[in-house]
Amino acid sequence: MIERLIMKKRIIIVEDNISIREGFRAVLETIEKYEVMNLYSNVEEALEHLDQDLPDIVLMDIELPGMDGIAGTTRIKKQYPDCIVLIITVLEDSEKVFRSLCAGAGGYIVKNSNISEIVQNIDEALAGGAPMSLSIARMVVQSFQQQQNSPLTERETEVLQGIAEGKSYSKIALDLYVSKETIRSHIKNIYRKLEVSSKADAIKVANSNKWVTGRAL
Amino acid sequence: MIERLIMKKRIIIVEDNISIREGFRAVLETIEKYEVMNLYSNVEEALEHLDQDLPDIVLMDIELPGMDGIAGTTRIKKQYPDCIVLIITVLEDSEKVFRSLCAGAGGYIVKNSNISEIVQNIDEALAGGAPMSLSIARMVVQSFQQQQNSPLTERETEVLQGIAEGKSYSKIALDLYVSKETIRSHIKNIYRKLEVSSKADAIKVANSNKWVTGRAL
DNA sequence: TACAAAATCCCCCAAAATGGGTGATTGATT
DNA sequence: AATCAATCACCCATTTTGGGGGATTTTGTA
Repeated sequence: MIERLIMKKRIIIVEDNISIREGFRAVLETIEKYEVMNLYSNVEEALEHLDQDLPDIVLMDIELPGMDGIAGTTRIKKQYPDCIVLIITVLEDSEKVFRSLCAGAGGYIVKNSNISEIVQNIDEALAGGAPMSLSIARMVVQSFQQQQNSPLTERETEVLQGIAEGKSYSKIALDLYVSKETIRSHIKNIYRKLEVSSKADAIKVANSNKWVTGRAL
Repeated sequence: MIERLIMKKRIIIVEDNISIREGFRAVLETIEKYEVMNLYSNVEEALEHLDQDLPDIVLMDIELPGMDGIAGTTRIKKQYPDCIVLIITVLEDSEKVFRSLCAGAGGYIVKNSNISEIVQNIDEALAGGAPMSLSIARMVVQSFQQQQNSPLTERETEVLQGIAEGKSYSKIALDLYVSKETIRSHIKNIYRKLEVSSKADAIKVANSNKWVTGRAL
């Protein structure tokens, strides 16, 4: 029989809890297509050995002593954009989920998964998918809704949206078919309502309250 | 035995395909806790009868003659923010999914679902969930990643990010601990690389290519 | 119908920001 | 040696911005 020449997928694990860390290692070592390169208890150590480990997959805990998993994900993706970082997690904190996805996390693995789930998740990630529980996906999706309660009128929101897109008063006026002075008038009201006195501050307030769509579509 | 006083959930369906429309109706009418108020083949008609129908749930097709389901969702959510709009869909177009979620869609129902799936999805939505297939959830999540291939350097990206947040050159300079002239210099390079000559255009280009994080975090 | 809120427009003014030039220096990386 | 990235400087004209004062019309609702 011919030996199959498969390239094993290189994996490292960054997790401070020794039982979870060793648990994952034990599981992954039973799978022949995976090779666990190294285990680390913090991000700093893992970063130092990145160029030796050259991982295809990083299993990363989110809460770690020192640099946390989100910052770690950012660093790793900066050095090796093709490396897939999967976050190991127990409970989901909406804000952390959101930020880790922005940092470039490729998916989520639940800490108490069984072997087949873990393998399935990793394979899915390697195939270009974004493994995660439905509850996490929902969390992300819901971050798109739930704006509401804006003190601004519809028109004012339109104007502020223009500001958030970097347009000048004149440009906004053109786009909304009104005079530049009208825009100025709206801006004054917006500043008064939001208690700010500059574009940047207005954007910050409106953005954090989701009164404008962050992403330009 | 005492009659249970349950408030039936009021549902309307907006779908131009008559067999799908009637199919959904047939399914939903077998469930006692639902009441199908009306069926419409376009958004315009549905909007006209909103204040009579007062739906708790709207099942909305995304491709419709006249106003499409996304614009329809926006209108309905504007009038009745608590009304839950579920998109009925066959195949998923990443852009449409994204836009309908931004419009306030509460979830997705696959057109060829069976009864129990449909009921489950609607109940989930009513319970505050965001029902959708894993593939759609992934699509949304992936919209957070896949930036890459930016012609801008790291520093230039930082500067552009500042611009996208509405900061002035001076403010960006302060935040990055460099001179205002340095920022100006970076801006000039950014404009040259992106072939633009204004803040608004630079933001637009960078945003559509996801070279900056749209949402301020 | 009468009132309030929203949307529209106008003028003045001074300070700040912007965009386009044309440079220069330093430190990496190749 | 050559290139690129990042840093800083000075000139200039134009535009933008923010704050002040108003005014008018439309709209929704009490």
